[in-house]
Amino acid sequence: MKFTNNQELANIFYEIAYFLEMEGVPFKPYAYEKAAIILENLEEDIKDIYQKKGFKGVKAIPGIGESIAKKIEEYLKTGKIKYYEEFKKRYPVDIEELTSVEGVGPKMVKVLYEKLGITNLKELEEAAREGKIRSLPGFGEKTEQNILQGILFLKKSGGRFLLGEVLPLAQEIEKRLKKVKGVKKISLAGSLRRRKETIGDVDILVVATKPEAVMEEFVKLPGIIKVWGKGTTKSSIRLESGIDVDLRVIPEKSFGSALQYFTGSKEHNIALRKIAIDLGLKLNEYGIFKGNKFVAGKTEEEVYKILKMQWISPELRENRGEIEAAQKGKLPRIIELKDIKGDLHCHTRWDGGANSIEEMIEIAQKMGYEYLGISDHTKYLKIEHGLDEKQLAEQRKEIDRLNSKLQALNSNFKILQGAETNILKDGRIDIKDESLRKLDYAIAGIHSHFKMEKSQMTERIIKAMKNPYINIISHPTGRILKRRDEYQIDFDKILRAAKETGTVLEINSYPERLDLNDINIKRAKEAGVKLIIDTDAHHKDQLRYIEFGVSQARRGWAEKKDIVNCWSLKEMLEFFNRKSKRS
DNA sequence: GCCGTTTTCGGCCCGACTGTTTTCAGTCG
Repeated sequence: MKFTNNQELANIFYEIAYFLEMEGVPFKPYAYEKAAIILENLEEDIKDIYQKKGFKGVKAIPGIGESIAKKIEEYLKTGKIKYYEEFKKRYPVDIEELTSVEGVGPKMVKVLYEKLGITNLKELEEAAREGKIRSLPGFGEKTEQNILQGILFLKKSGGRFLLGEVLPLAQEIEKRLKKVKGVKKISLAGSLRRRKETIGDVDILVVATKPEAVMEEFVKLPGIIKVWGKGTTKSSIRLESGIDVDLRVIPEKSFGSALQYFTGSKEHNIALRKIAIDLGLKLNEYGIFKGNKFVAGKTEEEVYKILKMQWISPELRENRGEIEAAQKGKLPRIIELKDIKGDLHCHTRWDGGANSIEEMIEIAQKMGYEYLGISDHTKYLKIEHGLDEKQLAEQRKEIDRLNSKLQALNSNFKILQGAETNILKDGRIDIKDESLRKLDYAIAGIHSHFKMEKSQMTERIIKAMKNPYINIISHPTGRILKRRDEYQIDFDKILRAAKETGTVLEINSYPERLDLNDINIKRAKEAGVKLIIDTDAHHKDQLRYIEFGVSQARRGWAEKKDIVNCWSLKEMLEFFNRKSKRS
């Protein structure tokens, strides 16, 4: 959950940075961009800081100095920043939109506006189609074509793809290339290796004795619609789904530094390079150098070691404090897939899902789980065939029967009965307490009235959390990636209520959801709120989605103690029971 | 515009590629 003031100010400063770049002003853009990033990640509302500690308090934030602090003050007092407004008057362009086109940067935007009056994507496309761009100074026919292609790509994909759709494709490519003779090492890199929720393109690095053979295999992969280029060190293709894949062949002695470099994030790399400089070294994709002398680069581990810090998991590399933690040797022991002992959010044929309970538990057992919780929709969701109190009681009988069967087979596997109930508009639950009480646990989620006003929506969820039988809030912010924003909630209030009531917040692993997201996970952890990683599977194969939730939890610095389904079943159920007993 | 166990002034992350040029600016990751 973001603070509105912080985010709006961040957006303004990002834009100022663009404007300054347009005018070719050196260094200032960097300062504004940095201030924007700091504001975005601030744990406190800038308005509160200003009200409590005044101008000095704002200026005391590292990265914010005299001049930017004044602009923040001006914004908080008047809602505007004159300096920014003047830029906007001079260049009334949608710079964010225009620069999202691959190959278009601030300098081009300036020329396009001044010579052709282009202010947005639509006008850019028209001008390119009419062949007006090729004759501009510094532009040519090729640039015009690239702009058109860039726009096409943007329209089709929004520029980014879901982790859940890209990862399997990339892993398949990795598997195929691994088999090519002479391939000694191979790794995914980029945002995919960091397991970001959305991916721009795929980077793969290899060490190979015969680079030509790998490249040959690469550009002949099934499902390729375009080969952008094929060389001995780099080749680039586009797959049917629209995603681009780059393959780079790296010298063995540079593999570690190349992997580090191409994994990013950019912010993380910038910070590392500064540290290298402070140590009298230089870091780039070929290695660590002292003067011209190669010091190291074969493995990532040695790169981090020479920079005097712990090796950092790719998921943490966002420059959100991981470098400082690694320098102190205090990185968290983030969870791993194998720590997950079971899944409490899945749907079965009872509510119109694809598979029976038996089919679901078969997969769960194969995955090495100790238990599976069945949580079908309840009655308010009629289109989802939600269960009523009577049907829940019937389902209990089937689950009891299946559990006895498992016991007879000497299995330790347990099926739990839950339900994904609905939080009604007024915060009540659509299932009666006496039925909820008979379940092993209960989930509650928002599935209607998404557009309520912020304080009302917050109260609605808090009221649900106060129900003694509701243990988990599913997909707490409601966002659907690339389709729907989160609902308006006061996340801090939600966190406080979750902590007070002993309610667990879900990390929903469904690729379109990943809700809570990485940043909210970190905030929940810091607030001492317990979390659970669930899949929301509507089909047995979707139980495998759990790895995406685990990735986000890792990105949110979550440790075993934070995630209830990393605990023993007994501990988890005791935690749930404490809540109902307390009331 | 920001910052300081070298500094209140003089630095600020780095290299490759592309397309436009005749030596380089702009963009990207």
